[in-house]
Amino acid sequence: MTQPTGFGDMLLGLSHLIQRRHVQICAEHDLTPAQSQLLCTIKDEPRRMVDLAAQLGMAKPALSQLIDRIESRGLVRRTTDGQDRRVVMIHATPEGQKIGRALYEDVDARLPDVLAALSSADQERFAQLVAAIPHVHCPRV
Amino acid sequence: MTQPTGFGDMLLGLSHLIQRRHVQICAEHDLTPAQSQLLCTIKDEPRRMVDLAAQLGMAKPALSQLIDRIESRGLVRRTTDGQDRRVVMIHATPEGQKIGRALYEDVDARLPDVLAALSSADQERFAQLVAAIPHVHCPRV
DNA sequence: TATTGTTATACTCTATAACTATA
DNA sequence: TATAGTTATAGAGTATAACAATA
Repeated sequence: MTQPTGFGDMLLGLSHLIQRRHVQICAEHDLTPAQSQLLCTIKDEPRRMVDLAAQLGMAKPALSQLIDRIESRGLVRRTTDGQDRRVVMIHATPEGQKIGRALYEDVDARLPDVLAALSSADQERFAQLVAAIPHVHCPRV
Repeated sequence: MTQPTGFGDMLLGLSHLIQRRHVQICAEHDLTPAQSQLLCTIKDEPRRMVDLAAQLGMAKPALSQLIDRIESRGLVRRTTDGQDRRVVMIHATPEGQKIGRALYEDVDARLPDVLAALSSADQERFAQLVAAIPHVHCPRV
């Protein structure tokens, strides 16, 4: 028991802060968080469905439908350019690419607002601690 | 720019780690995160719909339906014991109370698992930094 | 008229099972 | 037979608008 009582709660609270801020920023770009993560993931290079599903941590049918919705808005395109004709590649359209890149930068710049109350030094300490947690980078955008 | 590039991403990654762990723990108690938060909030004392909605950060209709679902499982009860007959109080049933308390303790004990890779000293530092962020406590469970 | 809560409706997200097409 | 992806179906969560009851 190194943590004070209520630490689990505090972590949940922190997570909600981050999520709410993310929803806000995504909404300004007219996207949901799920759509935003998809778009950010493929903004620079296309991916296969299977790989995307693994990276985003969702089942294939869920991804298929997420792509249906965002494809119908013209931000994403399905192609089958591989030699394996079972494979579907997901590309960002030019507009999707533009939105994805702008959103990515915006999130990176403004999500840390949730830490605004901490001093610069504390924010830096926080960043270093978070960076030391495994899997904070990989599984999503 | 005190943070390294990608810090927004890292915060998102951290949030997802926490969320996934929360989903796991809640699932072991046969609840979704939303149901779990509702139950934890009213586990010790009843609340009015309006106050619950504000505390959980959701609109009244959404809360109404969340309560419909969890009430149909017998974990929650609506009463109108106030002098203001418009007000509906949400209570945990004895079973709901039992589950809510067990879940709360479980979350508090096991959610910090996501930080397992950090040293004890670093976990403590992390906890202190998080505790210094305003609104980490209040808005939810 | 303002407040409390519900109903109606619709959309996103996600899961599982069954399916098609290709390898 | 195994893999990639889709379709079908269902349920949770949430939002807005319209409504009913009470103050």
